[in-house]
Amino acid sequence: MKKTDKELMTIGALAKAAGVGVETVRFYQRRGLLEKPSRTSGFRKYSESDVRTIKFVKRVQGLGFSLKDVQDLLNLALCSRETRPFIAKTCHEKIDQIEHKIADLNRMVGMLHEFSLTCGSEALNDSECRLLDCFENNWECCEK
Amino acid sequence: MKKTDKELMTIGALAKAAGVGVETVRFYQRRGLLEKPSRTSGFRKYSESDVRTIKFVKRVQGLGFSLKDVQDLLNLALCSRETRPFIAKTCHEKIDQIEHKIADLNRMVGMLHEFSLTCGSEALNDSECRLLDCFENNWECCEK
DNA sequence: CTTGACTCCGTACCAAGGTACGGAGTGTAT
DNA sequence: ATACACTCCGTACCTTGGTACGGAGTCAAG
Repeated sequence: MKKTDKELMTIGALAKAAGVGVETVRFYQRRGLLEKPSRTSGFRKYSESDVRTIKFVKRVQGLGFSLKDVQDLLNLALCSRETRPFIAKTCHEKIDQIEHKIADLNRMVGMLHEFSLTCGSEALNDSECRLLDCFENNWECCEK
Repeated sequence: MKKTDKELMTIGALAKAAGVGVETVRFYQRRGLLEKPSRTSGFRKYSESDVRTIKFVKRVQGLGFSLKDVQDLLNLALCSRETRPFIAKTCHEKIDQIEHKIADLNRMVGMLHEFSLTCGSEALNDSECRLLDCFENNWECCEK
């Protein structure tokens, strides 16, 4: 494999570098998550920044966001004087969304902690301790 | 509708109370998330605890867990002397998993904050500010 | 004792997010 | 110059988590 063209790589190399399959890269391109790459005689050519993009997608997705959400985030790309207000809005919406999720997850952890304590207590002999009861106590309060 | 049998309800009432569709209830039963209900002449009969279970499922799912994960949690139900070690283990695994996710989400929020600050700065005139660069700076360090 | 709302069941379908297939072209190492 | 790995493209298929369909049975009120 030659290494001309400022370190551009083929789709296979990109996929490997980013830890996904070749088909996934093509799929992301179709979905518009990855912009159309330059081509040398038909073959797609990618750079390091594409690796970063894919890793970003995977990461955000792993946090429970859809590809649509990821796209929103990626569209925060350019920030000029005109687009700034819109970007700030989107940005703060996402922050709220995420903070909400964090709060929920923290309650979840609290619940599991309490559950494992109650369950682990020696005082408790073969009695039942339903996780759902802990859920009731810790969570019902924050129902939206 | 009669209200005998200790306030047992039909599938429709359950679905409504839990805020899901009737078909979803049947689906959860097939998946084993909801235990098989008693029946009066063919019709499923549910109690309040089934409402709680479904709400729990929806909640946990909303935090980005799969139905399989939810099932793990529901299986933490009974805690007797024999099953305690296994339960404690599962419990702490879930806690780790969730705390990991929380850490990631916090990084995400930090990133968005920084991004919106950089972008909002008056010093920055129509210059580019890529979210992915913020991602690079804030996140790469914690790559697993 | 009929009517309308509800339930039964299996099966089919849906959307998201990929994953695989297959026949043709390319590129490079020997 | 031939082999072999890699790429191209469209299309088909897969899993998860539901939704919808449709013909038959049931319940409770008028």
